[in-house]
Amino acid sequence: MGRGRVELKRIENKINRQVTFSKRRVGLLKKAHEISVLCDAEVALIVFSHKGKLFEYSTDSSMEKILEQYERYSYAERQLVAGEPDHSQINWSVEHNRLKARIELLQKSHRHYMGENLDVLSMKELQNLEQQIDTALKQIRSRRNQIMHESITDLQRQEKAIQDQNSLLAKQIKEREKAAMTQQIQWEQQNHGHNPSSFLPPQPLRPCLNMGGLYQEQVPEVRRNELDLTLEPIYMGCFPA
Amino acid sequence: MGRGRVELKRIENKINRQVTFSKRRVGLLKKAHEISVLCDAEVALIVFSHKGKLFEYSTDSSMEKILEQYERYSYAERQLVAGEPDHSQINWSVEHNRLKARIELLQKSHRHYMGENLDVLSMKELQNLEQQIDTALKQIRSRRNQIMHESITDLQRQEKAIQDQNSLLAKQIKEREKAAMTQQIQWEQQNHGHNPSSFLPPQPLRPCLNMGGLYQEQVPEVRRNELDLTLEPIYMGCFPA
DNA sequence: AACTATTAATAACA
DNA sequence: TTGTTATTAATAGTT
Repeated sequence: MGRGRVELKRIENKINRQVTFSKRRVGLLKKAHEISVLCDAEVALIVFSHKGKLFEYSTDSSMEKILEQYERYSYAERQLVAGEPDHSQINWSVEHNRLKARIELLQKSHRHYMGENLDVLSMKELQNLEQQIDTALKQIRSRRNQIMHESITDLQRQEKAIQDQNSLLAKQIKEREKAAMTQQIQWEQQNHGHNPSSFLPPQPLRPCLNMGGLYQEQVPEVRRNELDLTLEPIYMGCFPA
Repeated sequence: MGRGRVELKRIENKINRQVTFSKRRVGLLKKAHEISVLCDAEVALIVFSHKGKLFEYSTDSSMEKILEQYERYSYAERQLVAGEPDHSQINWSVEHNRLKARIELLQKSHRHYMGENLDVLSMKELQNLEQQIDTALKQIRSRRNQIMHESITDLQRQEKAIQDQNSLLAKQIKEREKAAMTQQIQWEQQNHGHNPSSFLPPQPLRPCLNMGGLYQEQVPEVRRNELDLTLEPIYMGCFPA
């Protein structure tokens, strides 16, 4: 709008650029204000001129609040400038104040997330917070369920492995028993007349299942899972793996 | 621009407001981009819709950088006021690192409260978090209810006041009517024989209630409450005060 | 800073 | 929501 269209590129003429900046800046702030009032929206607008001068507009709820709300939303990590080479050149005092202010902001926000200090919030802010927290809660519960399922699946896997192990051991023991029996019979046939009842088979022949013996090193150490359930050989019929 | 001018006040029609918001939002972002390119300025624009949805624009140097620049700018001002004692004696480097670590911690925690980055939490930590947030949510809802009740009580009080005012006005009008009537009769008795039907009582005798007239200064300005309900003279029978 | 000739934005309508 | 159109608002170039 204006005499002749304008292409969207940096205005090279310095004077022109400055004038256009002034005019459009006013227009922009005005429009920001208008949408804020007409549509009941919260607007924060920050403009730095080419030379670094600041111009700003914010809906009455104040810049601080809106920025805080913004931080709540897009929490893209604001890495605090990796690498501080020129320690001597930093204005420590300014930097320090900035960090302290930031911490204050975070703490304030945090308190709200803890349900504290709610008196300072408006109705709308409360509603936003509530919705935000509600969403978070859902995500947390979903994550917890996920972990539980994983743990249970894990337990079932372990149980299966142990049962297999048990069967294997039982089978091996039975075989040995049989072998021992055969040997015993051969023994008795060779030494007939001696008291057969005094005989006891050698060590590993008791028919009960023994997990702590020969094959222990094949059963991997039972990993403590997140649920911290002590591992009991109970079949958990729910939750399909 | 558009068919008919528009006055700068909240658009009450919800649909209309929504449509206008969409359109003007696009326009605003576009203009922000234009001034940014044409005039080589840094722009950060944050818009929250009425319902809390976020829209943003920022010059390519990124929102975070501009916000940081803004904070630096505005905290530089704050710094001129708050005098820090013994600047020279503080080990800035250590202090700085301490603050940075603290911020990182807060941010991490904050992310968890937003339901993000939950993978790093153990089961027990998750449960703690869940309980914490659940409590917070209850408090927030309680606070919200409180505000709503207060708002409603407020409205009822206002309504009562207005009704009282109305009764008073009605009474006063009736009295004047009576007085005027009496006077009229006296008139007629004095001027008997003249046409009585041509007489009309003076100004304030219309029997309808008039709130905007004589006693307006006694009706206090209707305070906009947090609920932003436009005050309608409807009796709200629920919620005992 | 003002002043227009133009273009751009947009309110109402579909 | 998206598109169209009649109007108003913004503004580029000029004074």
